[in-house]
Amino acid sequence: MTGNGQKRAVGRPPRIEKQRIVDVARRILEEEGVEAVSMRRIAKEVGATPMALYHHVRDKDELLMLTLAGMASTVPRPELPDDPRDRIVATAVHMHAVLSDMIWVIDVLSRGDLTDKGALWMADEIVDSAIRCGLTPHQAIHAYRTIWYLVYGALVFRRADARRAADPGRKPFFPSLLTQDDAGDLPRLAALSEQWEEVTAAYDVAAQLEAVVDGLLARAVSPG
Amino acid sequence: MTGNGQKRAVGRPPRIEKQRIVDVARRILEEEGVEAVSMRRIAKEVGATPMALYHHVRDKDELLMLTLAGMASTVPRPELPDDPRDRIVATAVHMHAVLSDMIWVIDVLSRGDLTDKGALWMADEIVDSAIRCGLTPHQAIHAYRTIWYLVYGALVFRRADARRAADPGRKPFFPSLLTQDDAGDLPRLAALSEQWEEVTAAYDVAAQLEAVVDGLLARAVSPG
DNA sequence: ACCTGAACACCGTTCAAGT
DNA sequence: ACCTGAACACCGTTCAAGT
Repeated sequence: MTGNGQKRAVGRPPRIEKQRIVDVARRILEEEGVEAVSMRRIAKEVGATPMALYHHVRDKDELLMLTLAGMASTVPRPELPDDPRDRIVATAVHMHAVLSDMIWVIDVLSRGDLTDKGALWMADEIVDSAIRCGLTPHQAIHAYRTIWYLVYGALVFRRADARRAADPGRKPFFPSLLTQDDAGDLPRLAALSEQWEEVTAAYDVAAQLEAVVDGLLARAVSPG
Repeated sequence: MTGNGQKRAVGRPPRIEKQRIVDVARRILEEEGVEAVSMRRIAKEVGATPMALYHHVRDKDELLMLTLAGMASTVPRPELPDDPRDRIVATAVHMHAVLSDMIWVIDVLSRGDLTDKGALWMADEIVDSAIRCGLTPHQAIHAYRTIWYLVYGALVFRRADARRAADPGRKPFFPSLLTQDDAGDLPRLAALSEQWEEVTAAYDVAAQLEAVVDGLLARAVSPG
């Protein structure tokens, strides 16, 4: 009819919009997490039967992937330092900070692929800056992945720690269950068990990224 | 009756053993992954009703945690180099290699806490060696976490890549969907898009860990 | 083309009852 | 103490039919 310039308007006009389905899925992800998302729940909230969704998406996995699209553009792109080493660190810290505020994204990412073009500038910045620091393109790509793994792991376990802290029913296995018998096998952990929780709570991603990036850049043929 | 020295044998004797429940759960995890594990499936395989399991474990989450117990002892503890820096790297590489062969463990770990005392020697070795390299205990614990995050992230995304490669139906978003239009915004990624998959497939965790560990140890007050 | 309705083959967990 | 049976409130997805 009106025509959106992409599709011919033949047959029955859609009663539910694909974008509306994705928006509802994302809202549930944001508010209640990935475990609360179901095809039936989404269908109910958009006012359709569960099977109506399958006309717009292949399956639940594809729908989850679609929720990532456009998320990067909801956050302003930060000013970055000119120095390439600092630029890598700042970009990685930004990645961590942004995902920290939309933690459901990591659950969707772990199920599949990145589907938001708007997030790729961060990979581009890190790879580009690493090459300008003297890494080969090969090394730069590997460095980018290492940085991403660290950011991702830090987010996963920060949330795991937070969940444990929120649920007093389940005490942490370590260091709680460390007995005197273990002091012989695990001398350092036994000695540090008192401080363990306090120290891990003080984990500083930015400081760690600085150290890691310096280590990765030290592999450059012509450093600095 | 015979008495195991831990519990008084009062009331009805158990018909299903807790250890048998955990063993069946672990077998399903190993063979079919965490998504295939259900209370009903386990109950069927041990020859009981679903609700019988709840007499031995609090819920599904606790049962999953129990599957981790004893896993570390199935792998021989490796000989480690004496040099503390090399010792950290070797321990981390060992962690990655071991978990690579029991990849279901990372799915269980991400849901909760470590519950296998036999795995703690690796944390002890890394923290101890880091302190012997001149880090403060505080820094050493942070370094351990950074190393663990890297190992974990590498495992998560190596499997994600493998799954994508196994499923030709879903093409990877990047670099496939990178068009000529993106070359302006993402110059490095556009230039490297041809090599991207080949290079990421060649990701070498050991080499990355060496660089990362060197970066972390460079924070020591009295290096080396 | 788009959507419904019924059905299939599942879930985790509570509750009351049996031995 | 240990286990069963029935029930509650859910899942993702296929298939045939309606408009």
